[in-house]
Amino acid sequence: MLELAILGFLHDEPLHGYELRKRIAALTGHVRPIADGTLYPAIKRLERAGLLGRDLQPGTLAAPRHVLTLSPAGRGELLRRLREPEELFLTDENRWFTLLAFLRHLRDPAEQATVLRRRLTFLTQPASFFWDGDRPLRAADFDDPFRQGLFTIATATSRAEIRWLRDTLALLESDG
Amino acid sequence: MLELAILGFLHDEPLHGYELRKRIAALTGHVRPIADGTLYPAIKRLERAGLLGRDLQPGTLAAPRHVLTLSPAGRGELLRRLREPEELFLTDENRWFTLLAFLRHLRDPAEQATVLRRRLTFLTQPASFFWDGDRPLRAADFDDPFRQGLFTIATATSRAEIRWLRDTLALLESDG
DNA sequence: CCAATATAGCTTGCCATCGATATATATCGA
DNA sequence: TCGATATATATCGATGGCAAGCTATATTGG
Repeated sequence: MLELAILGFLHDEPLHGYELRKRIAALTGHVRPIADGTLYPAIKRLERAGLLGRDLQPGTLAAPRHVLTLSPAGRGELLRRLREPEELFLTDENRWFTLLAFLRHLRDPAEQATVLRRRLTFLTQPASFFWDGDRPLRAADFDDPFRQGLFTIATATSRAEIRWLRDTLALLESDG
Repeated sequence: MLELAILGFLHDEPLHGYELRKRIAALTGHVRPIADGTLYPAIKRLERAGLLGRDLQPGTLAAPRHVLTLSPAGRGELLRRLREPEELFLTDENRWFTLLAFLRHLRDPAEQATVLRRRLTFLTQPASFFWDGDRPLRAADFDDPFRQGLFTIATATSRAEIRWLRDTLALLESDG
């Protein structure tokens, strides 16, 4: 998730670590903050893998900046991760939202549509929590108000997203 | 998250690991599967901390079962975690949903309401991603359809949950 | 009778993340 | 001038999660 965000932000423009830190905080930090001790090792990891380049810049404001650039291999890796996301990126909301934030980088509408279709398949497939064997559960089937809420919220959420997915898929198909 | 789920399920009744594994899978496995290599060490951890007891039962179907029981200390710890959840449990959906699934164990409506109010505060507080400095963003402010979607879905989701939170808070307050 | 599957539990090695801590520089207000 | 804050990067130890593999037994279907 973090690596995807790093690659995704750097696809737009080179950034130094501190700026990257702020952008990531603005994107997902509200929900799940990223510690410094997570970000910098992640940058090193991507750098060692040849996905990032680094240029030293004398500090304009404070300590010297390390400007990070996405290498061609990095761009390829980003597109690969967007095109063929692992299952977790389709089921876990945090990861899925991160992916969605950068899906525009995948220029081909057909490829974008393929990813959205996989998410749609996941969302329209029944969640085990909401089934009692073969019988679909309703909010009234839960005796406590909190599980009722869980159900109500999950249903509303998934309905809103399914609607958006269908609309957007129609749009992408009419484009391509 | 996993530890909360273990303690939460065992509050209802003693269970052996395999059954626990299935219940957790039914609750959150759809979105985020739990590996065996994660569950069993977590059980040991809680056991070592004195939160769980263990009784050997000759296998009724296969290998002998280790029936796990919530100790008084374990019950205390569960209630503490429900009553005073860490920030991450209020912001991260996965964790929040897990917490919600067991919030009924906190018997006092006033305490339950306090937790819901903290979530409401988080949800009604503006997310940095959706603000440009002081200006709130609208879906039309995003140029690509995927970030538009992100915004649309997040808004719909949060609206549905806020409505439920307000309704349920009213209910809890009228009860207590 | 044999293979597959379900039940049942556990370990090991690897890797990612977190919290704490360290180091420096520039700016701004008291 | 001193402390606070913002900018900027990095390391380290502990923890926790994951994939893979291991060991059993009982049932079911071919």
